[in-house]
Amino acid sequence: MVNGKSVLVIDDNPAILTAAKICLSGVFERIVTLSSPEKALVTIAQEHPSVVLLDMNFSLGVNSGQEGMMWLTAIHRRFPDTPIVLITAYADVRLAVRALKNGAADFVTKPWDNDELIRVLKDAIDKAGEVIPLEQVESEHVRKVLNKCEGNMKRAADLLGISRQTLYNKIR
Amino acid sequence: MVNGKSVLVIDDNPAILTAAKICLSGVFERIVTLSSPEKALVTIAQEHPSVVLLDMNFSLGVNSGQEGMMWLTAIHRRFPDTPIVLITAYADVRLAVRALKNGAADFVTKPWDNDELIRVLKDAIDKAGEVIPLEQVESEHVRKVLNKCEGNMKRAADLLGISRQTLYNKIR
DNA sequence: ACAAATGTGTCTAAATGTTGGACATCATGC
DNA sequence: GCATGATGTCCAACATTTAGACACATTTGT
Repeated sequence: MVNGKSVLVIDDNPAILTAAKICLSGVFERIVTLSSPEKALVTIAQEHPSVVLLDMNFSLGVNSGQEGMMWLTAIHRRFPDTPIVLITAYADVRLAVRALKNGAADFVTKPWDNDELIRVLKDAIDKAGEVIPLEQVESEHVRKVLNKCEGNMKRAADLLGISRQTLYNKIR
Repeated sequence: MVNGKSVLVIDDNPAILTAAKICLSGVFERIVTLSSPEKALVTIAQEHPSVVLLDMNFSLGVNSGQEGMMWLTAIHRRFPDTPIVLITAYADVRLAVRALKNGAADFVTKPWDNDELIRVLKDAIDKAGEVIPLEQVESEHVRKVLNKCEGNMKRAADLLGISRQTLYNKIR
């Protein structure tokens, strides 16, 4: 319990689900498991897990991670605010990079270290829970674009879609 | 030439630098190389490369990638708008994930595929060059926070730091 | 080196957006 | 069913944003 957070674990290996349950019980208030990602979308809609732990390989013998990547994309498209941590037995840098670029919150390899897994899941939840004031998002973006324009305010204002004077005011 | 873009390659292995030069000539207008990252910051300040290709392992015998990670952080902190692509001989998922979280644009492993490396560098440049209008950044963030509040406009407005009515207007 | 083009800082006045406050109306839970 | 909190709507004060104008740098092309 401890924190009122829940986790959805999706893996086709029952032993992994059991191990995950043991590892994560006491840390999360609710642990939901699925042995196949088919019902992932409906389950997430029902359970609203704080984080999803998704295995990448389901079809036995297929270890390209294609299927996990597809599910990652599908879930992330439907629930962009739910962090998804991927897990795979086949450590593949290419795959990990692609996963992160496709919206995965993190990527861990089997066999996992329990403490690390817990830390990663907690981090993912924390990061997803952060809320940034609108003004901060605005000024950060303004500064970024201004940088890219090497200080040229006219061009920066143009790219930002605001008037030159407004940009001038925003940076006081 | 072709595109007016430049690349800075940092690797302590001269053979790699030569190979990179050959691979990338004809694609980039200027290819600058460094055999050690010590001068990376000054070189970037002078040359303003479109992208940096940074090796992760410099101290011979040390292959943890710690040094590359430190340089990644240092460069990214000083030039947050310059995309940095990491390259390493020791495929390590953990390291790749950490690198991406520390601001790396991409992560490739040696030996590289020339076409893939070119594609990755181009992608990194393209992505870094994108400029998003301020209004779009604003509305995307508003929708995200609104989602997290499950549609509760009062709380969302509060978290965003704007008045309820303003939020109401923004989503018309 | 000059002229042309472009960017800067500053100012207006009008249009538009933001604010807290107020109010009746719905949901919700207890 | 009553209390709490959210919604949709209005208002009038206040603030921001805007296009336009202008003198003055700074950059660019030749």
